[in-house]
Amino acid sequence: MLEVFRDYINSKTSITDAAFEVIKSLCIVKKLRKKQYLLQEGDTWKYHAFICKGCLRAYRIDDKGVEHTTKFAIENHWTGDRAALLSGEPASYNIDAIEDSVLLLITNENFITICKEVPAFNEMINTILNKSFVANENRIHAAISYSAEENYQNFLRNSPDIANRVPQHMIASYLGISPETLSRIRNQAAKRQS
Amino acid sequence: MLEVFRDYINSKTSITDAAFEVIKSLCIVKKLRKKQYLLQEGDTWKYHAFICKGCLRAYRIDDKGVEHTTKFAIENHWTGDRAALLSGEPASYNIDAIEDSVLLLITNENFITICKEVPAFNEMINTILNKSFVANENRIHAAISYSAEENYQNFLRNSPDIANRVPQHMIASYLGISPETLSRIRNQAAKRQS
DNA sequence: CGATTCTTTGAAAACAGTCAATCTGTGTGG
DNA sequence: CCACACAGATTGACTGTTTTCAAAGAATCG
Repeated sequence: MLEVFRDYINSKTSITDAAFEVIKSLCIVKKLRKKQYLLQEGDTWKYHAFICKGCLRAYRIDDKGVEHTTKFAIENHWTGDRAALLSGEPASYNIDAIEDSVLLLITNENFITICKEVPAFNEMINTILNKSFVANENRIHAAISYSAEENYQNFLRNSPDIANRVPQHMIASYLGISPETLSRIRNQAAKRQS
Repeated sequence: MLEVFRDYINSKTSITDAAFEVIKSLCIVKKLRKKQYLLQEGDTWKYHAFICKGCLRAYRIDDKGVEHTTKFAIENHWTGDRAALLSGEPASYNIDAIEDSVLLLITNENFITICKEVPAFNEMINTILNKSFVANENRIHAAISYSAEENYQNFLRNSPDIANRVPQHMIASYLGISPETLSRIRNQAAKRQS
């Protein structure tokens, strides 16, 4: 599975074989079966996790026991609990596998080492962080500005790769609406279509 | 106003006087009167903006002409349109002053220069970026998980310094609800109190 | 003071949530 | 391989919340 990571890096920047060997030596391969946890609320979390294969979701559970999905992640994306990683505090997110998945884990320490030793990697990570930052700003804007239906349509348009492999009630949770409401939105949209 | 920036930096890290002189020489002081724009949708945006004094808001305008506030910023915070800065594309945000304000602008080029020449500054900025990232994740979580009232109470609790100096209809816009709804929420909360 | 902007209030309509029942598809164990 | 169990999706009836529009009251600023 390491070649997926290599391809990913190559698509963003260029590093030497030697540099990749260093990176490779610090990667932990982690396989997850569907429904297995990568991280549970309360655990400590020390990794950067790159997804070679599969699909995961991150969510939090409120007082009433309801799950709120904050993030989906598929091949060639990163996941984890950044707040917990930076602060050292127990995680507030749960992350589990929606499909059988293969990840690469890199401890934060090793990650920092790589960034120091491989400037191109560091740059790449910086660019990713900035882009994710902007993506989050857009998501905030969407959440406060658009109707449930608009948000759903935008999600379908912008993330068809995710929308197609994730159960509907998780999409509802990601959009901040109830599964019933999402079902009705779809129903009405289909009616209008015909 | 540069001493505000110096104090800010000192509170986060430590840099030499010489380093600060370099930084200082690259800062543009910008004063804004209340209601004046720092940035309008469609403009190009090339700066990192640090607020020495005052209060600004960033917002976008939808098809119906409604403003959606995505961010407030006061003394010792940064503002700008990161997406436009990184991509070079025209800005999609408007940023204007809610109070008479004084900012320091640093062009992205100069900013990068500073980061290279003053490692402590670079580290500081990195930490800020990471913390803002986490703050944005929390805001996303709040938006999809909590009721309008809960979000309002949390906003009051977490940002009293902002809540006290910003008109109510902008808070409503920041929370993604109508001004009337916010007024009613406040009203009901007050009733419960007595 | 007058003008503008901001907030509040009311009533109706649109929207979303809840609860419970039914329907559908999938997969697993017998 | 079938039947059954289970998770997920849909539907209906009802309740509660939020928006919209319009109008009236405060507050603020020049």
